[in-house]
Amino acid sequence: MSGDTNLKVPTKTRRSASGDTTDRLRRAILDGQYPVGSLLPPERTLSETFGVSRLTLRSAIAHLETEGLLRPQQGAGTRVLDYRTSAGVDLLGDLLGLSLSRGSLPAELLGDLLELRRMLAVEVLGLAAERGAPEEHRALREHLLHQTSLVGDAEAYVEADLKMARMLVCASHNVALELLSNSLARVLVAAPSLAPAFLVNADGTLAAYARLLALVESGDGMRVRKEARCLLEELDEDTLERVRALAPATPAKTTQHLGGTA
Amino acid sequence: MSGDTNLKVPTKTRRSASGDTTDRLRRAILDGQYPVGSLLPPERTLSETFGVSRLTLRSAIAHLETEGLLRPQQGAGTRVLDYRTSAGVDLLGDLLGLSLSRGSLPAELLGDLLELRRMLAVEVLGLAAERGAPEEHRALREHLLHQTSLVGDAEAYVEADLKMARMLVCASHNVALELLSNSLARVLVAAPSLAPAFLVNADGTLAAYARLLALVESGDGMRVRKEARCLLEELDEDTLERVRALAPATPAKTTQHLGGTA
DNA sequence: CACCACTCATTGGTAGTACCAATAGCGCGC
DNA sequence: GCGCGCTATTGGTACTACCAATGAGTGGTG
Repeated sequence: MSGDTNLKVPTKTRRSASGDTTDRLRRAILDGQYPVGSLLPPERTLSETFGVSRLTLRSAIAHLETEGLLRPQQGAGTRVLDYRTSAGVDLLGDLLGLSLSRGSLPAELLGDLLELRRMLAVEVLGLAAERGAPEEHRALREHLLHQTSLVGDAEAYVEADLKMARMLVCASHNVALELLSNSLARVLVAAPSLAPAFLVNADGTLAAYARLLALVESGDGMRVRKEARCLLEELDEDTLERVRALAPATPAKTTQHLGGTA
Repeated sequence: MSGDTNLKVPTKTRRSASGDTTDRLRRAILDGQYPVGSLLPPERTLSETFGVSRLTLRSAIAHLETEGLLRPQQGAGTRVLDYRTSAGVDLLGDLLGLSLSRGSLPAELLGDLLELRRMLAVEVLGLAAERGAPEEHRALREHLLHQTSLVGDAEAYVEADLKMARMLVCASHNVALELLSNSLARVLVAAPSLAPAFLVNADGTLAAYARLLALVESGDGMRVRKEARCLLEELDEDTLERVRALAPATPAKTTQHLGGTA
C-alpha cells in the first residue's frame, strides 16, 4: 500500500478500521459521490482509495448491504441502492449523525423520528393498559419513582428512561414491538448529541409519565391512547423546539449546555 | 456435521457459505446451544466446528452482531446477548423463518407482527389523509385499480400490494416511517411461506383498501384512523385464521391446537 | 499475608495473497 | 447476422501471518 499515513495517530478514539471505513463509505454514498443506481468501483480499487485492506473494505460493504444501501453481485459489481426505498430503520441513526456531523440540523428528520416513536408509544401504552399484568403496572410505577429521583444525573436519567420504555414495551406483550423498540433505542444512542434535548424535558416528561401511568393502570386502553396522543405530541413539539434552539453550526465542543433554556 | 454428502454439489440452492454459516450460527444461538450471557467459543474453534474458514465465520459473527445477537470484544471473546433486549426488527424475519423451518407455527409471533404492521398502517393512513397531496391520492386510487386487475396473478399481486404500501407510506411524508416500512417488507420476504395467507384475503383486502382510500381522500385523518383500526383488525384476524389453517404441513403427533390460545 | 505491577497466553481485528465462482462483454466461427 | 464460447472483470472464500486488547496468572514489595 502507499506508505503515506501508515503511522496512524494513536487517538484515544481508536475506532475499529472496519467501522471507520463503513462510516466513510456510507457518507460517500449518501453524499452522492457514488450515484444511486450506479456501480461502485471494484473492491480492489476502493480498498486502495480508502487506504484499507480489501478485507476491511469488504466488511464495510457487507455492513452497508445489510443496511440496505448496497447490493453486491458476484461477477457483476456492487450496485448503489436508493436508501429511501431499500434501507431499514437502522439507517435512521446514521442519517441523523451524518446531518449533525455536517453541521446541518436534521430537524425534519428528527421530527419524523419523534412522530414514529410517538405513534408507537401511543399503541404501546394502550396495549400495556389492556394486557399488562397488575404486577407489571406496579413495577412501572415503582420505576417511575426511581427515575424521578435521578433528574440530576444526566446519564443515569436517560438510562432509566430507556428502561422505562423497555418495561412499557414489555408490558404490551408484543415481541415485534419489543424488537422495534430496540432498533429505535439504537438509533437514539447513535446520535448522542441529541440527548441533551431530551434531557431538559425531564420535568414535563415525568409529569406526563405519571398521568399516563395512572391511565394505564385503569386499563382503559382507548382512553390511554387518546390522551397519550395529545400529551406526547406536546412533549415532542417541545423537544423539537429545544433542538432547533441548538446553534446550527456547533460541531463538537459547544454542546451540552442547555440548562439556561429551562 | 460435515459428513453431509453435499460437499461441493452445485445445487441450485447454492447459498453463499457466509450466509449459510450465519443462519446456522443464529439457529444454534436461538436454540440455546450457546446460552445467553455466555461467551461464544473462540473464532478459531468455531470455524472448525462449522467447517468453514475463520474469515467466513467472522463474517457470520459480524452479521449477527449487527442483528444484535452477539457482541464481540477484542481480547475478551464474543458474548451471546438476549435477543429480546438487544436485537432489532430485522431479526423478526429470521425468527419467523426459524419457527417455520422447525415445523412449529409461529402464530403468536406472526400475530405480534401483524399487530405492529396494523398500528403503523393506521397512522400511515391518517397521515396520508392529512398530508398527502391530491396527486398522491389520485395515484393511489389509480394503483388500486391496477392492483385489482391482478387478483389472478399471485406474484404480480403481492408486488403491487407492496407498491401500494410504499405509495401510502410515501404519501405520509415521513422518512422514518418509510425506512421502517422497508424493514417490515424485508421481514415478510424473509418468510415467503406465509405469502399464500396474505393472498387469499385479496378480495377483502381490496375492498378495505377502496373504503380506506375514499376516507383518505376526504382528508379526515382521525376518521381514517378510527375506521382503519377496525377494518384492519378484522383483516388481520382473518389472515391469522388462514395461517393457522396451514398447519398440516407437518403431521405432528401432538395436536397442533393453536386455535384455542385466544 | 495482602496488595500492586508486570508478564504473557488467549482472543478478536487487520493485512496480504492466492484462488474459486459468477457475470458480462467481446470476438470467433457458423 | 446470429449464436456459441472464450475471457477479462468482479465479488466470494480460503489460508497465513501479524497486531492489539483483554484478563488471569505470577512474581515482587510493603
